[in-house]
Amino acid sequence: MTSVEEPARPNGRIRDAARTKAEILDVATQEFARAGYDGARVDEIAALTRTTKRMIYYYFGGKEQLFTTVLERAYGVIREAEQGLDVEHLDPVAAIRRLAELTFDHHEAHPAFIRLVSIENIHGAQHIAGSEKLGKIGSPALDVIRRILETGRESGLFTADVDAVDLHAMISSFCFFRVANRHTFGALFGRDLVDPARHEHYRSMLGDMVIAYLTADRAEH
Amino acid sequence: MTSVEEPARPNGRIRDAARTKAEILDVATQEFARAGYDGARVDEIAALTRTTKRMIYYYFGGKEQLFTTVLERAYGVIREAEQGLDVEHLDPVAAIRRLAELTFDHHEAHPAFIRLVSIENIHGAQHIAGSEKLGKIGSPALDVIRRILETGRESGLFTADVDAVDLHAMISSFCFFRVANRHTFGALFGRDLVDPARHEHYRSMLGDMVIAYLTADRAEH
DNA sequence: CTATCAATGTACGAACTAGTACGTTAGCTA
DNA sequence: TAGCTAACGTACTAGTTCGTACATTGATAG
Repeated sequence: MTSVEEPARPNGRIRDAARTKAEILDVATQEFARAGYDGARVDEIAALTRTTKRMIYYYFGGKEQLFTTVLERAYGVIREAEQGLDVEHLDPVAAIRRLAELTFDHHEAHPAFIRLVSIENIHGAQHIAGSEKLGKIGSPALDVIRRILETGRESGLFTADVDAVDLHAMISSFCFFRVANRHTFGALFGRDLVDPARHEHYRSMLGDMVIAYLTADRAEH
Repeated sequence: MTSVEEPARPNGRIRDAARTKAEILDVATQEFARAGYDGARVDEIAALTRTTKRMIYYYFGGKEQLFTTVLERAYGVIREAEQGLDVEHLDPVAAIRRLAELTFDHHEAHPAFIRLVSIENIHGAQHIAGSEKLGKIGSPALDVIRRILETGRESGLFTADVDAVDLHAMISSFCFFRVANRHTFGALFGRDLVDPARHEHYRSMLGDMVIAYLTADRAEH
């Protein structure tokens, strides 16, 4: 997410639209994730930037459009990560477990993104709805899941009657909750869901859960 | 959550501290859930009340304390519901499924509560941390889960090595995500997770998932 | 070398928003 | 029925916050 690094241009170039825009987006991402849409302050974003508030309005139009752009970029990052998904060479069980683990890792690695999604839901996904880039784009992961499910069912390994979207929801649920609700959960139950010591525990718990669900003996219960 | 109903007092009594406080809390709950902590407006809460802003400060001290009180009351509602949990007469498998279903139903029935929890997490659970009533109160459901898990393991039905807190997290994840993220999920994947037509589907999906996880044949994979 | 425009900075304003000072009254009690 | 106090209302303020009018400058084309 930190797309702005120092100069890279030894000559003291001062005007650089791309860098200014990227820096605003980086700072805005952190500020919106930190405080929510209404809690975020345009002046604060500007202050944490090497440019001024004027530039935010010059490039993005306003607070609302800035937030939308922040969201678009954040979703772009997962899409990219999902593009690089390479699990279909594995057998269906291993492939699903690997996919779940990658989803797990990605959620843990991008808490700011998780917060942005929470915030966007508080506002009824109105920014996604108003964005051309984000309307019903689906997700590359869905296609991967679809194909694995098909293979798994053909081979008789998978007995569950789910489609890719619902399985994606199931996997995301666990990953999302753990990161998004860690504060209230920790405060109420005294357990830190993102404690590094429990990292592997939860990672395999997710895989076990999904595999158990997909391969369960349906006749039994 | 609507604890304020009309008069109930035929004599035109105007001053009623309890009713005024309850009405403020009802309205505040909706307003905070609607717009988030910073998005909520004290003036708006007052306007939707039969009293004035002065009373909010008179009874609650300020916006922050009002939000804390709203949270305390909201958590009180689930605790009460969980007190009434009566599933231990069932066999372990049926008991866990029933518990999952009740959790599922409760989440669906209280979307405002879910939103408040999301909002509180955005703010690092600072209000829960600062509340005497909410610090590490745990949950009645946890004790129930603990006992069912024990019975299930003794009988050999449950093979999974989980404790009650983690199982509670697993169940809550699914229920919470479905309600909290329905807007972004719907906008991105075109599927409404709270569509009444899919209600039963997701309800049994949750039960299947939890039972499959708990009873999976651990030797196999 | 200079004209031009994208890029940038400064300073300000209008509207909003949490919170409060001060005054009033209902209803209970002695 | 007089008096007291919890309960309530009005009007205001100090500070904040998004947004903009206006001025300026760096870099590039010709």
